[in-house]
Amino acid sequence: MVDEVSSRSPGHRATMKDVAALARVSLKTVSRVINDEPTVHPELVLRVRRAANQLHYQPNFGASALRRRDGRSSTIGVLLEDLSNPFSATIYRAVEEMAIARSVSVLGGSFDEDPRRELELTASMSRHRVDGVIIAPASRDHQYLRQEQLAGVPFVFVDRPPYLLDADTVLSNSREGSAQAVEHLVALGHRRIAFLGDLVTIHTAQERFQGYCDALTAAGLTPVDSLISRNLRTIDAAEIVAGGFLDGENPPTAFFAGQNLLTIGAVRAIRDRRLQQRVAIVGFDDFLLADLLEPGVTVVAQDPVTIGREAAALLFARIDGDDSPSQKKIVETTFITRGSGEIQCR
Amino acid sequence: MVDEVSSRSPGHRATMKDVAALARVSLKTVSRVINDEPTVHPELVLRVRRAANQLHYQPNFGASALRRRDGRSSTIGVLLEDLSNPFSATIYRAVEEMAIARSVSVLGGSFDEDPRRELELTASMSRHRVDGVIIAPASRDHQYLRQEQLAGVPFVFVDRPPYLLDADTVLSNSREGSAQAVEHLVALGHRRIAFLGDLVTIHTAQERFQGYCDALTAAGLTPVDSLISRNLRTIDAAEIVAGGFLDGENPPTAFFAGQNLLTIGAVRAIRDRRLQQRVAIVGFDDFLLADLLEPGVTVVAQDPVTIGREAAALLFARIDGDDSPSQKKIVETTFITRGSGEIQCR
DNA sequence: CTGAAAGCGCTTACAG
DNA sequence: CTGAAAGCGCTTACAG
Repeated sequence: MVDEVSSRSPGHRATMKDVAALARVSLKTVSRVINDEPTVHPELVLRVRRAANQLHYQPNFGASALRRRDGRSSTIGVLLEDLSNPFSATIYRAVEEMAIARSVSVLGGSFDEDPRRELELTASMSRHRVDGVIIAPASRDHQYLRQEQLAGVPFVFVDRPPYLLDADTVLSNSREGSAQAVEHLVALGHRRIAFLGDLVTIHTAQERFQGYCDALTAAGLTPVDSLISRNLRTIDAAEIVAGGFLDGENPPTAFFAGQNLLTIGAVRAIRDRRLQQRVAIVGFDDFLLADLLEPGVTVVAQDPVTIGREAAALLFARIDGDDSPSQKKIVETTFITRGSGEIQCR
Repeated sequence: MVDEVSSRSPGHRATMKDVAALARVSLKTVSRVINDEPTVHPELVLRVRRAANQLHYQPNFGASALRRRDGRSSTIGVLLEDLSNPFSATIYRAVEEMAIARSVSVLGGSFDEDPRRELELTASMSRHRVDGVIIAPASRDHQYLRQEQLAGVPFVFVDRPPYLLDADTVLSNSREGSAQAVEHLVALGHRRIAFLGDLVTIHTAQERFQGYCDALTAAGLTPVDSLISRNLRTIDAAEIVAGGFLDGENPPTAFFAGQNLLTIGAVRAIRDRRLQQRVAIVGFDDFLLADLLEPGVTVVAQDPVTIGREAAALLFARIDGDDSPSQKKIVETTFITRGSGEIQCR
């Protein structure tokens, strides 16, 4: 008889009703046991658990969320620039650790700087009725998320601030970190410091450029267009541009690169020309093996683990009902000297 | 009146019922419009769409999956070793691209080689009623997934095969790739070739060790325990072990490292001793900047993009009803010479 | 082409 | 401590 039940037609999943029938109790009693309500007679608990195991019963999250008062899906969204980029991936993992501790699942997504994809993926999160979203947005207008917020879904912005929307935010200290790096180069006598930056639409790319300008201005220098290249996205693009600068009439004596792929591209260009002991470079964002190159690459390191943890802590506090005013957390950067940034200007 | 509806109490989400009321049609007509059924009068379509927009209506996936015949949740699970590791992250992204093209969301998770976490996360996928799962398992017994398969959930194994379970599998050609690398070292005159490997419980770690042994045996050499270290997981552990080998009585003249963190650790140990032009090394799995080190690091490159794409293609075919016998795909590795593996034995 | 009724798997609200 | 009824938001199955 037992076999008859457990070997039902393939494709069948046991429901609470099936468990109730096998355990000879009511549906509601099964529900109580599955939800660990303490008011069930121990013997019934045992019978229900046995039946549930026998039928390989797994509760249906969707169905329970549907009827539940709080409507919780035990799912959050983590939408970042590109989960295959180590910065995004590290944030994702830090969030995942906190989520798993709460038995919360994570829907992940990558925007690749495409605002349409941001719209698609946030709408998808809405249809999945996630309990909250951590987002590093690609777009520059986030008013469309207001409705979701009103429906009770908290958003925490990481790496980039919300525009035209009030929401919690966790950012690196990009501008000051960049200024510090460029001051360091200035202090070594560099006057012709090139800048390589990511898309100007990206908030952090702007901040890092501003920091670069801040430091030059503070030193009485003027940023010159011929040493500035922005809207770079890839190693190859950075390598070509940096090479162009180095081969030009008045080559830079130092580089500041606003993103790790750009740093790597510039390092390639410098090494191709055997200038690695003559031209200085400091990069924003650390990367694996930066210390094994010769010279080691000096960087402004971000702290994606802390960014992810802070964001998750904010998100779960909101999910738990915290309705205090939105917060803005700044995570400090760390300047790590390894050699490439300590080359003096001849 | 419109405002009265759209400015309902905060926390309220519009339902089909609300849309139907505003558009003055039945619930069923709204359902038809939302699901793009063609048999609705154009004027009603317009009215419904307007009402839906006005109320910021987003369909509830969970509710529709509940009643739907096929029970599709439009969600898949992608459970890998560690999403912050570039190999896993690249597979994840490749799957994500194929998923987004089908408007399917991705629940991501990392096992960190913890079989309990595998159990937790697969159970969680079951409770979310995902349509399918791509998995790089941590455990060595996958019989427990049989019930899910019977319930109609396809599993595709990547990087590691299923044990005691029949399922689609996508693997790198680890054994042959490793053998080729070690043959290459043997051909350069190396006889004392050290092996650094990951946990022996990991299938690929076994395969790579086997490949190492295959090549030695084929050359008439015998693997010697004093040059073999397995169960290594981190850069630091590999560095310490490799350093110990190099400082020992009969140091190796070459290394074969079965994983990229181990390769990096060995490279550190070699460079610390200024032996980078004397001791050869070949690593399994490519890594960013391997070409920028001096010498560049020769590797057996895997192809995680192809692995991810093949796995997703298999999974979606199964979801679409393909019930042919399970498939096993082998993705070829590529031997990339960059210098470190071409150092001859003195 | 449109709609009223039933039901997916579960929790709520209530009665005993 | 236990259970029968109603209902979450949607789709199915059916009637018009």
